[in-house]
Amino acid sequence: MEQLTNAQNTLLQAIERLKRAMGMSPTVQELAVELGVKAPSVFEGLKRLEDKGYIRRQARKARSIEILHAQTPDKTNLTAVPVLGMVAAGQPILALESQIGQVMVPDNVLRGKCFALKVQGDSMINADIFEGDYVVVRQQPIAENSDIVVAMVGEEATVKRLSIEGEHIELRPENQKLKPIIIGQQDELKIIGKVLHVCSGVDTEALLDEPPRRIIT
Amino acid sequence: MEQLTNAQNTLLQAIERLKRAMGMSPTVQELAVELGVKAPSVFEGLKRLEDKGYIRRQARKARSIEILHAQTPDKTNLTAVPVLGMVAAGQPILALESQIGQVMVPDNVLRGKCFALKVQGDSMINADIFEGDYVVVRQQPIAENSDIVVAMVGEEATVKRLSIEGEHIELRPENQKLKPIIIGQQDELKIIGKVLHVCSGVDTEALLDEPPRRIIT
DNA sequence: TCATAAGCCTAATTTATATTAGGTCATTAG
DNA sequence: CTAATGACCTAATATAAATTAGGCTTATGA
Repeated sequence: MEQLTNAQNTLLQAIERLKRAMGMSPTVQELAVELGVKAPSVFEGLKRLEDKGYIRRQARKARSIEILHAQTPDKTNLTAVPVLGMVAAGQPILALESQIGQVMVPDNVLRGKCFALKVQGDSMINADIFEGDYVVVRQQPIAENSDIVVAMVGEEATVKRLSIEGEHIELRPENQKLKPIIIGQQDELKIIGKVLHVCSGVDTEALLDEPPRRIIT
Repeated sequence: MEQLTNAQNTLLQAIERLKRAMGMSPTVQELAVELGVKAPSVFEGLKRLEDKGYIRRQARKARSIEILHAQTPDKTNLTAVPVLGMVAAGQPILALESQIGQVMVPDNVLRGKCFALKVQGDSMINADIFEGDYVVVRQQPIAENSDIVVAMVGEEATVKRLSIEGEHIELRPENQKLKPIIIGQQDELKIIGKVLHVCSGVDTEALLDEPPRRIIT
């Protein structure tokens, strides 16, 4: 894989950053603003990144940048964790499927039996959990005050911060715009697990493109 | 949450479908093509979905649809496959018992007579097969070069990748730390089946079936 | 029955986004 | 030294995408 120049590397990282922050690929102009240059310069840079095989895009299509080889690989030992579905950080949803992909997670954060869920919605932005990120969850039925948990209230699941003050229990979003869920005595609260780690939604994209299954020829 | 009309529901599902298929939010025109209507009709529909709080978007921005309240909780048809025992991905072992459990597998990966085995050992980590996972195996006596197979060499069984180069046959672990098994002329190699699919060892059903519990601080 | 809303259309317009053309400057390999 | 390349620019253009305007049909509740 061909070496990147400094500017190209900066560009690639900016793509990753914006993509993560916005939940979608940035436009050429958005990148230009981000980098403090003009759009055609970004455009040139994109062509070079594409030539070198780091990204792919569809000509003339808005927001069509796909990252093929993410920069910034982690240095610690990585372990694969299966991605088992989606969970909402906004409206309650939990969709468990069989394994839909995997994320690589530094060994040192893993404890017990872990799996990952892809996050939808924006209720945890203050905890740096963004749309498209993956939360790595340790499967456990109990949790402590101020843990970030995946929990079900009745039939609905969500990612929230758990708040316990005596008998008063709340699930709080980390986003001022949204309201906490207050758990009454009769509400059924089930903790599915505790969030141990968050993976950026960008750098694992390549992995997800290859489904973890092998079919007979 | 307000009820959706038929057309609105169709639209919302189309958004989800395209989003998944393309890895990005669709444009109004792409949705129009998908649904066989014209762009302004889609545009109207989007306004209604937004009013009802199902999606959010940024005015005049391409591909800015965000789904707030997903409709279709992804559902491929799942079929139960019996788990018949354990197999080692490291040292050779094969313990066939009667059915010890079952795993749910997407229909579309199944071919022929299938069963599942629980994996021990770590020799296939490069192929995303981990300790505790289940391999779904199609029972068949032959296999092709580069298939992942469950095979017996003499009395010992294992999961490995099959490599055939002319007369030279090897069973290769997908883990640099371990060595291939080379099959000599006089060794008895029996292919038990080919691995079609891998299921994560985390039991997704159990996650949801556990009774609710109160929290320990 | 009449008003209203959903759902669709065509045609046109506006805005966003991508792309081209043609240049400057600095760095670097030959 | 010179040619090539990368990294930037301005100005303009081309295309994609979103949006508006105005109208047609059908179903439905008042």
